Amino acid sequence: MGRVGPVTLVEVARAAGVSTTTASAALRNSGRVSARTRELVEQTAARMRYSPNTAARSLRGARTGAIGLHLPEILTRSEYFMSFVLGVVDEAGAQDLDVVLITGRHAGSDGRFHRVDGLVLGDPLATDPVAARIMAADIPVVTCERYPGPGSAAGVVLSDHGAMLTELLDHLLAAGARRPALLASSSVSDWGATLQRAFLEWCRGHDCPPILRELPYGATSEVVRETVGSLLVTDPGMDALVCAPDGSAVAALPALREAGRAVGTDLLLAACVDSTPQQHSDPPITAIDLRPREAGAASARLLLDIIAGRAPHGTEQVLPIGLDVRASTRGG
Amino acid sequence: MGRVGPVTLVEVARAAGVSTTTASAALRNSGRVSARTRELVEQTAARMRYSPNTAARSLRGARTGAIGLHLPEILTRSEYFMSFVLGVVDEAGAQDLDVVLITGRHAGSDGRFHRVDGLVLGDPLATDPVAARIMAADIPVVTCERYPGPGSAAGVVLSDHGAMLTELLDHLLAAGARRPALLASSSVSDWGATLQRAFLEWCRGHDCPPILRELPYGATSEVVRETVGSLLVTDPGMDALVCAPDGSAVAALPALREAGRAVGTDLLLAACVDSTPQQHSDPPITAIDLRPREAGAASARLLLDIIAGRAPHGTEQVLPIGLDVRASTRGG
DNA sequence: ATGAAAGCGCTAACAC
DNA sequence: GTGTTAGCGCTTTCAT
Repeated sequence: MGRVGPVTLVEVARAAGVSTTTASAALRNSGRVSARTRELVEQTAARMRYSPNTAARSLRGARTGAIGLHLPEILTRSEYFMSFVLGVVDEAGAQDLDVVLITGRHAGSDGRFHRVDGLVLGDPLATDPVAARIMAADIPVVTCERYPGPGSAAGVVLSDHGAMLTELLDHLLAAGARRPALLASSSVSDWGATLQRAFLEWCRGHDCPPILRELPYGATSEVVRETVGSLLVTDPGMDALVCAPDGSAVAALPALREAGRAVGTDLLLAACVDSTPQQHSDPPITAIDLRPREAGAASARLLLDIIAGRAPHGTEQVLPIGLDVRASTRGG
Repeated sequence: MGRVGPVTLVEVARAAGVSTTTASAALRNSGRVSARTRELVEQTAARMRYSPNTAARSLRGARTGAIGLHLPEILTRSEYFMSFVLGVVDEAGAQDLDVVLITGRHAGSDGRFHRVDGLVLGDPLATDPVAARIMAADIPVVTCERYPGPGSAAGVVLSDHGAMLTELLDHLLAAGARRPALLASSSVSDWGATLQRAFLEWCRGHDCPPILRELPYGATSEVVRETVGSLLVTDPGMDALVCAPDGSAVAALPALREAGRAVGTDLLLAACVDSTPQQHSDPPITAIDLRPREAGAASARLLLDIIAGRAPHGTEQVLPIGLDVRASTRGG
């Protein structure tokens, strides 16, 4: 006797004394029903605690009501990506869409993604097989930063990291640094590669020999410290250090101290990704603010615009980023 | 002429010269079809790049193929939660399920969650309205740590934080600390409340006046520093500081230094949540390792077991946690 | 402005 | 061992 399972549209319609068609239209504001009817149906639905079955809805339409989100797993320790995720969820939620996390398993062996209407790729790596499958799939994709592999996304959200690094290097120069070094991030991401290019370019334009060390993704703090240590030995003239990998600036700090360098005066230190710990390290570290939450929201918004046909394929959107100058680059 | 949309089961069946039922069974290993037929269908499906429509599947069955995951937004900056998420995704992916991130918007105003078969709640706060709606919903829920509000979850994954804090305090005592203080986390989470209780209990047992300051969730580093500063003024005899909120130990460090305390000798410092920056701060900070990735995986596994009927409702699972002793509690 | 009916792709009864 | 048929709950023509 007792009902089993959730209330269906048919039941609501019956209770309201209208057809399912009318009930459906009323609940979706289809402008088809009279105000009176709509109100009646809405109240009936509310009273019966009706909520639409999304599976049925997406079976009928061609929409799943969800977008996928893939992040390079190796990077997921970072605060940057957590904020990015929140941005995506914010924006998707505002349009009543779910966000499904995509890992290696989800890319069906056939390379199809039935469960989502589109995909967001956060900072895709050239070496990530999941990213490659996603890019090859026949589904709208928005990447945050360009995908460095073959193929192109339906949309791209990016920032001018080259210009920002140049600005940072100019700032260091103004603070007295003549021999900046770059602790670079791997060039398998577009971001990492762009920073390396911009650095080399700047050095060429300022007649200083480029001091650059590339760290692989996921390098531990130990590796960072060792690398910084060796940098101090091979290039003792270095008077500024720009750290690209998230967390590497904080990790570099003790190594610089041990070598007897006074950070902020004797040696300037800056980071290419901001994070809470480096705002409160001693001294606080100057950093580029990538605005990850905004980037996540913008990526989701662009994807949804493309899916809905409000934005054309191939759209590229540039997001402003900022530079937070702190004590670590005050200068002597 | 050209096909539109993805290949359907009907098409595969037709191409293979069998009925849709047989095709369906063959692709799901239902043990109904002959090995020969199954192979035929599988190859046909693969050739046609068929992949099942999950919307249709969940409409027919009563499964959505996804679980929801809700985290207290205020905490999402922390590395702990990022790891927790990865644990959940790992485990769900292993069982071919999607993970949908649940925010305020998703809890349909009616309190139903059609899009998921169950929900994981990471460290639910008594004050979180979304958590409350989830707990009230008619759907299996597993919480990581107990839900401090009314109602009870179908399953709980937890650790013995009280015992671990006691162990930590004993360690501090052995290292010479006689007057430990607790920078407590808000008691709106079960974890935060448990730590406060255990601390007070320990103090009572060791005849020392409890020095305790509670920080609200999401307290900024500035607030942490101010609180530590005031603690040093009001309780100058304090010789050890245990910091509960994620990130607060690192933030406390400069405040302690400014006050002229030598961390690791003069004053011992420890954290209740581990994170990368504090492993490499100067000095490295002793911390409780909550094993968040394991906790996430265990939560998802328990949820799936409950949904599948492999585990009874009301199951509680205790997860071991660890203590990583570092230089900050070496002692004088 | 409203209703009847078809059908999205799949799986579970029920035949044979 | 395999095929036929009836829906899952919804949206969408097409009538009225």
